[in-house]
Amino acid sequence: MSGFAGMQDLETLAREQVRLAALTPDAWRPGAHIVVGAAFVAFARGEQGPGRAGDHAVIGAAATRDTTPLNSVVVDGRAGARYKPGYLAAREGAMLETALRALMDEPVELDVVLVDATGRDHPRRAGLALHIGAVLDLPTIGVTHRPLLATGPEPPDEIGGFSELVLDGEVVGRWLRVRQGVRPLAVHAAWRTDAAVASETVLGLTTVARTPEPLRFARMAAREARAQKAR
DNA sequence: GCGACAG
DNA sequence: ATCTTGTCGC
Repeated sequence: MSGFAGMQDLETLAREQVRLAALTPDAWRPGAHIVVGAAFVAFARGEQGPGRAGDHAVIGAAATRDTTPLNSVVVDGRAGARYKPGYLAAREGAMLETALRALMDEPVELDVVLVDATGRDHPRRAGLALHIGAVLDLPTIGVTHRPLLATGPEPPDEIGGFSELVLDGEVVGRWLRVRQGVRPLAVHAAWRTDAAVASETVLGLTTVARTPEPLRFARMAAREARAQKAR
């Protein structure tokens, strides 16, 4: 049974988010080398806006040892709901869980998982990145183009330059510059991670692109499979 | 009441 | 999320 069973209902999800936000799991500390998992949901091309429940998607999940690719899987999925800010888990939660569990069936033990979503930067302090970590019982880090509710100043324009993303007085993430002259990433504290650990980990996983390698591989796998499917 | 608002 | 051409740079 899915950890996101029933979460397509917004009221049910909101209650679960409040419950998760109050939990205090042990902090995760990355070792010298880490095995990283990541997943990306690619919806069918052509559709724009919030979409609707049942939308078809291809989900790619990839694992890396530090920055080196280990393996990847692809699964098909259906959106649990239309997109609504604060309720991304209703739309993508179950799909991400399915893909990441498929990845975990492989003989690799994940240390941490990256997802395109916020964590504590959320109306109920439990965005999808935090939620998926609780469900999978794995530390998680969120990576997005912009914050959901948190705000912070422009980070210094140098590799590693960062500023704090603050929500209601709480540091929930960081604006992180992974490449000079390129707009920063919003990195989110999520399940068992704080802003500093999340930020430093993401910086260490970024090499040739703005997007950290595990997420880049997951996205590539998803889009490639989507293209195949369209033939 | 109106707009903002992860993907 | 997805839609989009050319263009600057290595």
